[in-house]
Amino acid sequence: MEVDIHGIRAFVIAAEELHFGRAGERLFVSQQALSKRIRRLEEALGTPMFERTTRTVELTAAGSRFLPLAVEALSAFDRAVAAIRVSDDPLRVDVYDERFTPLRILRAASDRDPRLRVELSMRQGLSVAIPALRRQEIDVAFGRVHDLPWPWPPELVRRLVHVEPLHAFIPEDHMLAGKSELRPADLCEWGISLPDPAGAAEWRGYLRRLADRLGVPLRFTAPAIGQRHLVEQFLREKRAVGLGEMSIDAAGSGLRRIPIVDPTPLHPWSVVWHRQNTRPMLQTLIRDLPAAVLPPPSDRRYWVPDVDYLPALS
Amino acid sequence: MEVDIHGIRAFVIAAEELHFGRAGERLFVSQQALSKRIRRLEEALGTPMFERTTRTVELTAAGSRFLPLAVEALSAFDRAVAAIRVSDDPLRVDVYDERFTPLRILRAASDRDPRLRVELSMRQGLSVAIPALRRQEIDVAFGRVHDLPWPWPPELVRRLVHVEPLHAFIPEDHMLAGKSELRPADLCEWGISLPDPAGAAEWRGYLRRLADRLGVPLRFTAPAIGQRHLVEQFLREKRAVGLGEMSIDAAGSGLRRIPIVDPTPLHPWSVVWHRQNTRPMLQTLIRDLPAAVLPPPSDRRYWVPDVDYLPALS
DNA sequence: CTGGATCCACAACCAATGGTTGTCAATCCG
DNA sequence: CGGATTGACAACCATTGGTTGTGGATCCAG
Repeated sequence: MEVDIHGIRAFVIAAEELHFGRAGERLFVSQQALSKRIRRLEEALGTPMFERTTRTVELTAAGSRFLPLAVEALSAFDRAVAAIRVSDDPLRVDVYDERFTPLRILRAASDRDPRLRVELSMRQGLSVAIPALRRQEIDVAFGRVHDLPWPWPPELVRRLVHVEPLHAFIPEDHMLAGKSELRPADLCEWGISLPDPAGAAEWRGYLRRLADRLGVPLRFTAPAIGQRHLVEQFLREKRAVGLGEMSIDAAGSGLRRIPIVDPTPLHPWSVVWHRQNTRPMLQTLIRDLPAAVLPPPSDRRYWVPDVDYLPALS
Repeated sequence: MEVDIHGIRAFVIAAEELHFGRAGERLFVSQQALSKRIRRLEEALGTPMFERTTRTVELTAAGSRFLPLAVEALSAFDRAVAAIRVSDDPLRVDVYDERFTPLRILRAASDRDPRLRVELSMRQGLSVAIPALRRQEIDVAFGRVHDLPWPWPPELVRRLVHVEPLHAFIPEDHMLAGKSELRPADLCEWGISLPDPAGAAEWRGYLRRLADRLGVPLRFTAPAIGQRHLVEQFLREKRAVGLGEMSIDAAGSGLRRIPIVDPTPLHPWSVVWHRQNTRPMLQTLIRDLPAAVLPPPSDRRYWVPDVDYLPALS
């Protein structure tokens, strides 16, 4: 019964999250495994670190005393390891496209850990990136993990890391441009127009389900490459509304970005990697990425495709 | 395949010893287990830490770079753990008697680790201390592990930590006092006189074997309590020579301390503890104690009882 | 009040881990 | 040359640390 660094890492993450399930997700183990780890640490140290109820987790006084020391020990440990592993090749990361969340996620991770070195690709679709992942030609990809053209490959692992609301993008001279928010009823007459997802079956599937849910006609235009191209296509629209993430830079372009509400469509972003890829830098990255949760299906303010609530298999 | 603190500790100790067998002893595992641990660490880090031949172990360049970082990580880890474990009760240590090595060993350990807190007892014999060890009334004892009144108890663990030469102690007006060293032939006419070992069967056994080896008569006087008492008894001797460790303070007492050579008698000191005693402070102490080795039996300069070369069982 | 959702922990299970013993190959030295 | 030394391979197996299934306590909306 000895204290080990895994126990300390589990403690630090659980202390951040104050929720064993989410801490377990961040470490890619079940809540029960996380609970056992913390229990083992507590027994090795001889004193409880957390007080738990069935619903809440709080640090004990000893836990609060231990936390800064534990963080320092973890930091020294990771520093020592990283100093030797520093010669790792860059992580090969597919970030989908610059219009979407993955690039922001990666930038945030890089800000948090300057040792992270990456080599980017933008395949514009998880369905397109997965064959490369399976062949271990890339280390990481991001995307929506349902509505793929095939069953989920068993050698791949994924974790939900972000849930992103979609906004409407409308030319300033459009009839809807004066609204501060849009509802499905506002969109019925005008429809939705987007660049064709090409090989990104999961994005096409998402949009189809969204159009069904909103009862709005959906039309695909020519595929767009990059943000500027997308903005140009949205500006060319006379009727249909464009959709995209908040991070699309519309300022000064003649486009208005308007939130969609009741429901706000949410796009789930998961990180995906190969089960056998044991590169330390990869492990560090995925451990660092935050856990995300989908809103309860009962929450009418948001919409997520039903299929996205299904667990492992699709 | 992940780096862990056990691997780092193994690395640091192996880097100190540059000998896998001795490093393994310090960690209470076999040489093979130590070798595996280092190998696992090297695989996790992706580069060798040591270059080995069948006879030598040397740090690689990466190993040398890693060592200070590893020491720092270990130190931060141990600090974090010790800060929480600081409320441990003192270790209950039997140090035999103040005339002998164990007290010095313990003082050195305490100098190296100021967090070590101990409660001393002096039972003047391992044979006397072992029942208390078996009942876990004390945490640690020191002594010679052979010639006990019973077979070695399987619930106890021991490790050789020191090999101490014995010296002759002679009144300044004794015929032998002018000699700079003594040989067995010098002692035959005078004999050896010591306080009766009372319950310390292992010390009695050692002395009997020594007297046989040297061909010298052995006589026991009344038991002595402490150093001053022992010095007084040695001074009262008209003929026989006293024996003891170098640390016996004879300065200004009228006693001369003279080395015995060809052979120098060596007394082996082992640390002994209970297998089921998992107190972290105990683990820290025994991990900190140095490994010792007996000289090869072929080395005629020294004498150790033959039985002391036997492994686990006696 | 009831039923469903949430969240930590217990229990059973089992693959993986990390140790042991036995043995071997390379090397050194008397 | 033979014996001693020392790290590593191989076989074995007890222990470890994860998983899944389940349960109890609690919360909250209907």
